Amino acid sequence: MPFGKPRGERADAVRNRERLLETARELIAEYGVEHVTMDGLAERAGLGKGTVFRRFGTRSGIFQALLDAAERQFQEQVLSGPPPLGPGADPVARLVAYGRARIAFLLANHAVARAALDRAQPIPAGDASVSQLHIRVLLGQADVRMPSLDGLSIQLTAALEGPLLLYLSMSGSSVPPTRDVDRLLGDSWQALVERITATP
Amino acid sequence: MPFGKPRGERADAVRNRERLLETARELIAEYGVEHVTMDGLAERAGLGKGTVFRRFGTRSGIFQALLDAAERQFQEQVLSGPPPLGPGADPVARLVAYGRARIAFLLANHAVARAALDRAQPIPAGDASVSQLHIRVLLGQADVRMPSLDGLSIQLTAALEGPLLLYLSMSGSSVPPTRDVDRLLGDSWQALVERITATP
DNA sequence: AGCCTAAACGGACTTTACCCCGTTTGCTAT
DNA sequence: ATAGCAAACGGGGTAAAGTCCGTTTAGGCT
Repeated sequence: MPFGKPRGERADAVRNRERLLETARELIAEYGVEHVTMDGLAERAGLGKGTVFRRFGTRSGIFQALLDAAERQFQEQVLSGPPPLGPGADPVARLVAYGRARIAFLLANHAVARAALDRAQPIPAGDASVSQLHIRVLLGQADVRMPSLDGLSIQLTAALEGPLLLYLSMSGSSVPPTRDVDRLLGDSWQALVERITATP
Repeated sequence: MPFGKPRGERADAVRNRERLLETARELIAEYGVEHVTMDGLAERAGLGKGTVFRRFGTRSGIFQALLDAAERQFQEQVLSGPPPLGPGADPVARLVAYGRARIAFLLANHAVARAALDRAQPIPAGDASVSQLHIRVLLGQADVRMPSLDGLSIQLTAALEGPLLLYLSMSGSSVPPTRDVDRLLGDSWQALVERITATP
């Protein structure tokens, strides 16, 4: 049996990763996402620039890592939190709850999510596919009759994650309170889901 | 009456804009979007770097301009082309046709669209809002009964424009022929629209 | 304990987007 | 024509992302 252990990450590497992530969070809180620089991060963390790049590959890699951590926490709630977000409730109710929770999550993290985009890579992927899978499963449980559940789940996912981008794209100068957007998008999502899952 | 004419763009400026746009198209065709550099563009066009930035502000500005031109052409078809894409057909049929055409357009231009994103700005906006407005109008004509037509049109727009990103995010290495994606997304869109506009 | 190697580290170097400002040029009113 | 000026041009300068490679170190092995 070859490769019993591909020799995991070294202790100092792990330590430095944590340190960098934490420092990044500080810098974001202090100066805002777009003013976080690799040099600045390295210096504040007391490490070399080469180290930062070794750990995260690219600038957006840092934000991907950050987002990933937040994402994991979010999924935790979905997989084993209390209903209706967690398991145990009616599938349609869970879909609605999921959408609302997801919107709140995206609103809270949009700056980081945006910075996680990378011009050189296809697209970070990461979270959206998880979202899509969850939606797909719930749709199946809800017994929706449609030619292609896959296609529908792709579009619902987009309908869920996309509006935020559209919303931000148009706001420009005026920045209405997050609370309102949260509610508007949540209500729309609920209406959409209920209309689609309605049995004629 | 002040500002009779804010003194329009100078002739040489117009000429150079065209030239830069055309050169950009060449470079994209030759080396791919992500290898187009501002220096390279300026040199090939026989102009100074400063000029390029004066015209487009930022690197992504170039791609926004490029996309804008393509977009205008597309909207032309929608506003005064033959039905069902153009005016004259049943609203639901037009919605379906619009979605299919839009998907094809996005697939054809996704590389440029992606490059048009700008880390420093909210989001290019530009086209999506037009798309949304059109959808909004058609929904109104189709007499859909929903609490918020605005919310619905935002989400439908996202459902239309978003899947492409999701699709691209997951493909990674394998790149299935565009034709198939085109059809899959088109069919899904049609199913979604018909389900939503169906009168129970 | 001491050795050995793969992994991690650091920082100088390169590339590229973007800024600045002195110079040039198309327009318009005389 | 031509003078005046706002606008356009050019290219050197700066900052930040990303690369390279020589140096250091953790941690398994003898």
